[in-house]
Amino acid sequence: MLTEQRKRILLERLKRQGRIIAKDMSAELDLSEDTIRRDLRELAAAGLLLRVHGGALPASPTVANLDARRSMAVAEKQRLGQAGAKMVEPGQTVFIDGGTTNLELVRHLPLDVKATIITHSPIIAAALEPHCNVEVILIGGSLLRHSMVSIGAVALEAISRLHADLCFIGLTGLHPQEGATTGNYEEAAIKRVIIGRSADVVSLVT
Amino acid sequence: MLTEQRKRILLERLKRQGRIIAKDMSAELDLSEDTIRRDLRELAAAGLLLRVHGGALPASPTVANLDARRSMAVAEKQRLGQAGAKMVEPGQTVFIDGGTTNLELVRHLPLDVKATIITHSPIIAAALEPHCNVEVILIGGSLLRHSMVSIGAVALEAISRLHADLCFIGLTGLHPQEGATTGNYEEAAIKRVIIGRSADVVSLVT
DNA sequence: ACAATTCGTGCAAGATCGTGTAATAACGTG
DNA sequence: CACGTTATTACACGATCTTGCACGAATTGT
Repeated sequence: MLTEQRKRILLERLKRQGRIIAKDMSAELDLSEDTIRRDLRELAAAGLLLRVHGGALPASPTVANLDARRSMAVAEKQRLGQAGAKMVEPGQTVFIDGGTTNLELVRHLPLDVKATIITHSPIIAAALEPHCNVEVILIGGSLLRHSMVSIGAVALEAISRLHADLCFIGLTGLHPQEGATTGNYEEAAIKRVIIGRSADVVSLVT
Repeated sequence: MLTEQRKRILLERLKRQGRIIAKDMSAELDLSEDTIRRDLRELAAAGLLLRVHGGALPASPTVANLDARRSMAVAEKQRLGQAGAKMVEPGQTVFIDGGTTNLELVRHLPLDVKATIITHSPIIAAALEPHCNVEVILIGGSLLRHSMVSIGAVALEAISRLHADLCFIGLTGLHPQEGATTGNYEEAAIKRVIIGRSADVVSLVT
């Protein structure tokens, strides 16, 4: 393992996951924590990240504008995202709904994964930029401000013409009697169509 | 073993595997590490790779070039964005093309501006999230990886059904290297349709 | 306040590097 | 063909880099 290569990996990981935990990285890269800490220290000295107790955080202010919702249950969402990313198999066509948990899912997808991803969330689509082997199909329509996804007749029709092996649906709540709930009626309609056009359905819920 | 031939092998290996370890290569090519090191040094001097302790890494990391593009001429783009933002009048319907300069434009729009914004760039759409009085219409389609905008028949048809008071077109053609790529033929077609559906046309160019 | 992590520093072993040197081979020239 | 020049490669050796470990200090959670 080359030192510089490792530093690149660390920075890449930081950009994609928003944080680094020294202990986890040492286990993952099979190196002592000292080495990871040394790297983080040097990268911090170079101004490329912000060193904190236990790991590191991005130094760039671009990530500073996270809203409150996005910082909720970060650790849990990251675990969910990691688990979800493993369910995507090469060559599949996957529908990804909006939401912060699904955004974490995208961030945990391997950069070189080969797949077709359909989404009606511009945020999800933008997050897929570095995945050079992913073909992204963007669903257009009116953007629902609350959750930043395309809704309306145009979106509905576009989705109903496609079909996916797997879909990741974002849910705001899961109720024992009522079942799955979501905030907006239009959005719920879209979700139903997506589910109808997918062979398998997965929902990552905190 | 010819020296030049060996250098080609090294560069090829670097491109395929993303890294070179001097020791491994010396074993594989059955040469002393000194020879490999000398080659790596010379290739590094020629700017064809980045010499690091233990081996070599690509000179232009694939992950870095999108950030590099994004950080080009930042100050100028900000000025352009500011100027462009002033051209948007309340209540207008505005089409915003992709590109980093147009992204700056969005960032300079007043948060409370009241307008309808049409875009085929998920990045532009995502940047409009905080503008609570803006109605966003997202154009779907296949995403062109190079510039992250929707292209194809679906996008074209969706655009041709709309009409805007003003459009901001991004021009990459002025970048001598990037503009030379032929991959954006589809994108050019889309741009033409956008211009055709807009009363006024503006392009912010660095 | 106390225990458990995590951190930073110093240190030593091993790996890697750069330079200098020598041997060999290919090349150009008279 | 003979000769000097240049290129290439391997080896030697001191310098530098990397890494894991030890130990005391700092931070965090209970």
